Amino acid sequence: MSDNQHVDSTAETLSLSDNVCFALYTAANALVRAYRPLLQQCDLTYPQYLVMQALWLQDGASLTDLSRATKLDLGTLTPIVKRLESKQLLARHVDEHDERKKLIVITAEGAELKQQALALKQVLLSKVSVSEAKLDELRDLCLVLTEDLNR
Amino acid sequence: MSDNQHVDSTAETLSLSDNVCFALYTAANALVRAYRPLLQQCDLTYPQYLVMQALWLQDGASLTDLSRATKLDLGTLTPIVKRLESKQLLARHVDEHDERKKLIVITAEGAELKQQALALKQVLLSKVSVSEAKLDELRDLCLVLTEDLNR
DNA sequence: TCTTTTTACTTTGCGTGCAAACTAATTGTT
DNA sequence: AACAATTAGTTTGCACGCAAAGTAAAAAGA
Repeated sequence: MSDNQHVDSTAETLSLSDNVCFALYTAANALVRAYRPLLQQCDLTYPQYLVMQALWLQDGASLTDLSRATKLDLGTLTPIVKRLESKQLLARHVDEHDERKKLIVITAEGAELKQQALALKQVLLSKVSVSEAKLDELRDLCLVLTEDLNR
Repeated sequence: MSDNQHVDSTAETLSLSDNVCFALYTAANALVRAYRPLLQQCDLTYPQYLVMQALWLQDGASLTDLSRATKLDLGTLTPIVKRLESKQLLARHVDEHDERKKLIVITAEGAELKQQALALKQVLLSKVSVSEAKLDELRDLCLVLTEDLNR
């Protein structure tokens, strides 16, 4: 046998890339990094872009609605939405029927951004050598995994 | 035609989950979140765990080596390594032959953590319903994607 | 009705992740 | 040798991501 200090029963990995977890983590970081220069044209970060996308799909959603749609924590969402508000891309109104709720509404400026921002998706995908079918597969695997990991 | 304000040429998505990007981003967040309570037993965060894994594979690596292995920025790595140093899990030595380099060495305490920490991987995977083969596929897709996105 | 519980959101604290600017040591050039 | 360019690492600033604690309004129960 070799003089390794410990020969794991749990198979020893040769490099971090052997791990799904690492690969996933790294890909997500690479995604945000690659999106950054593109989204800069819209003065958006990736999470801000996510929130805008959710709003373009459901204008007037409450913060909790947005939390469900983006799968982001309320504590994460509050400052993001405030930043988008300060950029005049959305407005926050207290719900008349339930004063705990904040309804988030897109402004004209926020609506104008839609076409330009969504077009960036194609720019990003043009850098990707993975086929459309494989990307669908990747997406579905990620969705299942997320479901599993959230219990 | 419908009375939609704009009918995109770029297909309109029905929900964020239609996007690979969103699915990937969300899965990575879910991963870190799911790992947190497990890693807490080792007093590690996920990125700290990544660095320790890299070190268990290559003790005495320089910071730049670690940056390559973990695909994390040097500016991200410096504080992480310092935190691990303050937990006595590793030590930092200036390279005798090149005084710009910091060689990172595992301490006895850091080495002891290895078995316990790597075992957590199995605990996490036990929550996952995706088959081993599909996970390998997921990993490979993520690696290709990362490669593509980093130009 | 009064109280308890739940729900919606905000705030705080901590640890990233990274661009940008900076310091210092080494290498390359003339 | 002197100077420019490169490399290794640190620091700063900003924006997350989320657990935990806090506030306030609504719903549920006694």
